Amino acid sequence: MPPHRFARNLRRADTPNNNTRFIMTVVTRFAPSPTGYLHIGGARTALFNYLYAKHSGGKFLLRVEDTDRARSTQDAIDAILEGLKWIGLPWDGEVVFQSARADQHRAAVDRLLAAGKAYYCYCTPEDLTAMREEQKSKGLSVRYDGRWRDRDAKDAPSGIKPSVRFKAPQDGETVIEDLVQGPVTVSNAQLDDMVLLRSDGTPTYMLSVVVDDIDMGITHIIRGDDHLNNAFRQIQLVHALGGETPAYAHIPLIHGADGAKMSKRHGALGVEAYRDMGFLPEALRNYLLRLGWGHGDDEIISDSQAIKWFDIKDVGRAPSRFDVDKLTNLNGHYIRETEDERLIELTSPLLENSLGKSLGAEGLARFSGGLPGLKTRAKTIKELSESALFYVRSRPLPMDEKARKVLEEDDGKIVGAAIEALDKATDWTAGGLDAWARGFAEQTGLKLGKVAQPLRAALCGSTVSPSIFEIMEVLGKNESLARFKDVLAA
RNA sequence: GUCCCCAUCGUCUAGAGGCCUAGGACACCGCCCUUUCACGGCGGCAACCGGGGUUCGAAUCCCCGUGGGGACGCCA
Repeated sequence: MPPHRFARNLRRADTPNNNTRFIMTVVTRFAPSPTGYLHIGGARTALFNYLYAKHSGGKFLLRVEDTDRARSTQDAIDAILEGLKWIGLPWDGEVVFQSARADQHRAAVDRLLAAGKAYYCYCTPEDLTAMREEQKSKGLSVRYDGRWRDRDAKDAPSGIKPSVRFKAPQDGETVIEDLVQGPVTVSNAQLDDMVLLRSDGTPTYMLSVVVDDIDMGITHIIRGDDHLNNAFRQIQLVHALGGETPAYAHIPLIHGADGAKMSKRHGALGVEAYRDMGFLPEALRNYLLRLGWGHGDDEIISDSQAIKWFDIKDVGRAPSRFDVDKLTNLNGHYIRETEDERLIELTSPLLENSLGKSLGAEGLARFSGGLPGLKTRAKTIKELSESALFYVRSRPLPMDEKARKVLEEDDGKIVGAAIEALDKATDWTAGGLDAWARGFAEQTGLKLGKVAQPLRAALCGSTVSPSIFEIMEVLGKNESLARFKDVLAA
């Protein structure tokens, strides 16, 4: 790869001491393979890439690694793109599809072949399986033994389509100066000759990443540390292709609550699953950011603070466990911070879904009127919608177990008295109703709680709710009294 | 099996040799506020994996052990 290729990543900059020199513009990328949705670990990798690029005034690119046509699907591609949009990580420029770059990948192999840095391997899958079996049985490490590395082309068996393998250096060692893991050294004897081109002529992942990263001018490769081992081979390939070695940052994987590798069972769901559970994208971003990274005692971190503070070298080396409770807590915080209009927009569809019909003007008015009292109590959008249901439900309301019990005990006494007294009420405001209830409690010698609970049950079919006076104000006199009467009639 | 990585409260983390009697957050438990439930406030429980070094001094540096994790495909 000619050096001028990197020229676009250079810009002039004045250093503080006024020396003009060239500095590199950071270019990161997120490179998911579209074999499923954008899972939570991938989302964090994307977040870190995004943050680091923005922190450095650079670019964050997106490349879809769809070289495995058999497993890549359009649905998965859509899910990943949608997921990134939803969680709020916009990429720069056009999406690069790896499958569209097969010609460049093959051209790179041609150059390698011409330079004697790659060779044809005529092993069949059966040969390789047999080789591995044998190595395993002898207790040797399992790797390609290089049997076609130095063989003459005229030894090639006829009728077998060869794959192309990389002629990796066999002596010495390869070192990665990893931004997260520190210097990591591996003996080249540990690394075997990887396949570059499959026997059907299609490029492998190992080849494609390296060629694409070079061509896309990627300066920083930030990815899960399950790729750390690959990085050694990739570095060798970069060298063989004459590319500039990028900086690597291998971030630890996220584990499930039980410490084992993340699986679907414990949270490795697609981000859309979290959306459906009622999480806000900013809560997820904040939570994911704090997994493996911290900034002093800060917990609530805005996007601009994240960009200002985030540095890849501050990412920890230990894997962290996914904790839904903390995510939920953070989500509750962000719900309280969210302006009502957005909450209404997010919650109305859920409400209409449980209602089986449109909210209507009245439903909407009640919902938004009750929202201030509702939003401090909900930790997810789903909870918010559940807690708001009683506002918009049509009478008579279903009663839950506890509400039924409270009303049974009351036996219509307090509810009846409320109907009688409130029918004449002229001040139908939370304050006025509160005053009435206090007066009523004093008269009857009952505790305010005793008075409030049956009314609450009648009003919302539950023993848990926001202030009943607030509820009555939002519901209005007619609806409130009607709900009381429903209870007596039942 | 081989190679690589990691190790502070249950969990996420702060901590770059003396500021550590180890800080914050979530969860949990009390108390306060209060018509219920939340929110909020105050308080509590709770950790440097073990063993050796280095040093006047180690959670911080080194070694060993142990325990976790990851990688060893013509998958990505």
